[in-house]
Amino acid sequence: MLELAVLGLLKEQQLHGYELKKRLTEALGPFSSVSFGSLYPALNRLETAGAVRAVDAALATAEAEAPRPPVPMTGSIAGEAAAFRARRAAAASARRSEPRSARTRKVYAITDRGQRLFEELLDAETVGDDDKAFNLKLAFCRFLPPDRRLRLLERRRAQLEDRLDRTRSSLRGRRDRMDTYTQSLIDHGTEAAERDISWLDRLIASERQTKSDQAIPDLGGQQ
Amino acid sequence: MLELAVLGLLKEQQLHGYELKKRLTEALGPFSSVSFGSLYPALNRLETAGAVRAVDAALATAEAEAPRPPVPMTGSIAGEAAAFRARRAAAASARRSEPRSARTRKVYAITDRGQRLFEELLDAETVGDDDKAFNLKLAFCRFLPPDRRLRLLERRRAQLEDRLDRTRSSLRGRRDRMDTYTQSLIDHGTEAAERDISWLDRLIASERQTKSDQAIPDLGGQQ
DNA sequence: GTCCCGATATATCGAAGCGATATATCGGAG
DNA sequence: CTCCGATATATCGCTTCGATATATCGGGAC
Repeated sequence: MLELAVLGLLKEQQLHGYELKKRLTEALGPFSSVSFGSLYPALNRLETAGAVRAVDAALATAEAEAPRPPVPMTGSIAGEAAAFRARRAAAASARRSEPRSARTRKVYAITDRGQRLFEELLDAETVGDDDKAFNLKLAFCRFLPPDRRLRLLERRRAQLEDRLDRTRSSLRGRRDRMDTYTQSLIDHGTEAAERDISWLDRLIASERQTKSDQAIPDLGGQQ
Repeated sequence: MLELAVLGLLKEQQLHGYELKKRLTEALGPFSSVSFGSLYPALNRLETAGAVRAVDAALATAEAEAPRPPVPMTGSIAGEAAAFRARRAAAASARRSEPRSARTRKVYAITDRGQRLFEELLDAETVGDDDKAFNLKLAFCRFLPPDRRLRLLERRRAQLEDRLDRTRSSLRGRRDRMDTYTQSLIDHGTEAAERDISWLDRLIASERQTKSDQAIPDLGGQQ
């Protein structure tokens, strides 16, 4: 699921890991944080899968081809390190006016294969049923065609409704056996779910409106 | 964190894994579900740590109080199994009206060490800062002394307030660069957080009220 | 009766995420 | 000049999840 987020952000701009994390925290709110312990492995997975590629931080467009093999942990470290330092120094002199220096950044760009993977993940029904996954998908759903977007919203709505029903039915008669804290917790959760549903209803209505507006653009004119 | 939930439920009643899962889902709502893939390993961890012990399934329901020594897991297996089956058959006939049979259940009971671990986990500040952990702690906070309970609520409130502030500050000027879906997502999230906070405020107020109610009889009476 | 199905029940596997930690560099305060 | 905090990448151990395997029991179909 993290892959979806990374690919979505890289669709718009080449980014390195640290910045990627900041954007993720900002875009999805400080709730549902992402740790480096998941981000960097995810980036490696994506790179291995050929969905993203590392480009030179400074000369991004120029020499993106350099087929550096995965950094060897053994062998001639000195040579690799020297070459790396030389490249970094050259890059630094070419980029003096920029607000922040590159340090030892690894800047990633999305590939064609990554574009395809992104759309696949975004439209997949089977994967990611939890709250976090939905928020993520919603944040990128502008890349979905309208009907798929609507389907995403309605699927989510059905899911919440289902949860609500099961909560209510499992509550039959058991309520008095719960302490006040648990009661309050469940009531608050139920309320939140109901608000979520009506929020989704607004989104769905607005979505249908937009769709019908685009279906008959010539008839009534638009504001 | 799952350990806390298991211990909390076992404090009130001996239970087996499957039932434990049902109770968890019911108590915390269908949100924040618990899978068997985490539950059974957690039970094994707790058993290894000596926080819970497996008791005889048939005797557990039939004669819950029987201070029989912990069920020996070693020794003459065949004899044990035969004895088990005999006891289970006897228990079944004694319990015919009950909805479900014992099958091959492993019923767990909390130990003294488990009681201590429970209180430790429940009162720990360092562990479990996420939403799920708070819900869990709240569901069992009746086992906390009033001041600790208040501390839990206020810590949570501060945490939410902090998240809200960071969201707002990171939103300065960036709002127009977000698409409508992300905007709606963030607005909805912010609203939900605000409702959470006022819910907590109500809980905190009620908590203080209860505390001062109990403080008055203390003054004139026992100490 | 028996045969099969669905609910009950325990268990394990691989993948993925998190929090902590290690390491290193850069910019700026003192 | 030196130390500190922000930037930046990476890995480790642990927990959790979802999927899957396996088996038993109760009950309905036939």
